[in-house]
Amino acid sequence: MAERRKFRREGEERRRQDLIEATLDCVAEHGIEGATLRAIALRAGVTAGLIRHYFPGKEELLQAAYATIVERMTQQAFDFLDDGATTPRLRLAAFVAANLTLPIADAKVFSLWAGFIGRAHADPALSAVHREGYLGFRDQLEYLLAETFASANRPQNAGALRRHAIAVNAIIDGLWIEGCMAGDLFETGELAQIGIETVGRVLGIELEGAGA
Amino acid sequence: MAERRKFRREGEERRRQDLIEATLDCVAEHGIEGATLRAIALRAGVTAGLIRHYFPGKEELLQAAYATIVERMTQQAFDFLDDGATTPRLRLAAFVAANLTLPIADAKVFSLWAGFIGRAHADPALSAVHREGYLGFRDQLEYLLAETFASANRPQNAGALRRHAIAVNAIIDGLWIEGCMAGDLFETGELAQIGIETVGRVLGIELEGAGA
DNA sequence: CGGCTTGTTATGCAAGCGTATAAATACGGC
DNA sequence: GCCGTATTTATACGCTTGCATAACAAGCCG
Repeated sequence: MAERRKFRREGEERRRQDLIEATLDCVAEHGIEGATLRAIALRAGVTAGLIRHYFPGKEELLQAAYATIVERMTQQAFDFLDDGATTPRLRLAAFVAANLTLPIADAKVFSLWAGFIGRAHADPALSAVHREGYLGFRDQLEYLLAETFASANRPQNAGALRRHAIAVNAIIDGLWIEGCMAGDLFETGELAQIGIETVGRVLGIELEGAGA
Repeated sequence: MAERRKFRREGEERRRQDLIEATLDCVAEHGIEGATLRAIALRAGVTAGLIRHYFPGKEELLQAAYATIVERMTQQAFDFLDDGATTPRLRLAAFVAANLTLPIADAKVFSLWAGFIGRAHADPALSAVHREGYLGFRDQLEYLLAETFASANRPQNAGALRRHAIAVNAIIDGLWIEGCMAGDLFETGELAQIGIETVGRVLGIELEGAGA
């Protein structure tokens, strides 16, 4: 009667990552309130008590999960920039487009973002994670813009560059949200095209053509 | 001993509104998970059981609260447009600025928005409320843009107008989020100025000067 | 191959949740 | 002034949650 469940011992890092991944799945599917310790454990294939062996409490697990998704989003947005050494304006155009198409502009990713953002106001630790991600994103974007302006022989001073980064970041974020929340209202690739066109106009640099 | 609490009977509409307002306060302060029936009732100055007398369940109360805040935000954004019969481009500039300053660009309002957005994915009713608000906002914005283009002798066809509305909506939303989440990173009025400047460039219409 | 460590399961607990229901009281109509 | 009604309070129930702890076994070390 009541046979005890068989199990395997996993490496510490592996288990932690599995638990984080299970947490992200739960948040994405049923919102942050669907991410109970029992649901997370079930999805990770362990029992709930084990979580306390790897994280001091639920809060720390959520923070780790949020940090993971923030880093992943920033990573996905930028890592392809190293692909081809094309011109800065093509790289910028590709960057904008990448942020407005899969896998970044995805309902599941947005669900994660929204779930955590809602909690960030009540949890300073989550808020700090968000700010770090935001500033990191904007810094890298600023560098990308500096390259583009330089290639167009229109170097900008620090203040102008910062304001441009703020504006372009807003365009990307805003379109990203529109696409995630109401993707069915737009044709495939429409938001990416609008994004490239809009950013181009804001910078005064044509991004759409092949452009050297 | 154990005196029963005194109370006053309020009109139905008044009580419903009080409960909704208390719900919004709770969500704004401690996130949507802080909006328990007991906390809401405490803030509204009643006992928890009463809520069930005015709403079938907690879900319906949350939906009513979300509908209220969505309508309020849209209202605040547009009602001042009737103030002075100035030129369309001044009206547009004022509209952009209004969305990026108090009381719309406010941490509490954002906290509400974020709290509900996080739940919208799991609750189709909330999702519908959001979409209605979004489309309403965009429609009114589109009308504002049409006026502005007309006054500049550059009428746009329906498709171009729609794309412009999508882009401008994204700029406003994106800057709004930046301001709400990291307001301390910007000077007073800086985001409004960036917004006006950016929208002007996207439309190809100068919005900053007095401009007829 | 037997013991030790510790990753893992199993069980329990107190608190808080949304909901249901009965008792009480405020207040308008007579 | 009193009665009837329905708003409001009070209490309880069943469930779920995060957390604590004890029992157990997997796998390494000798």
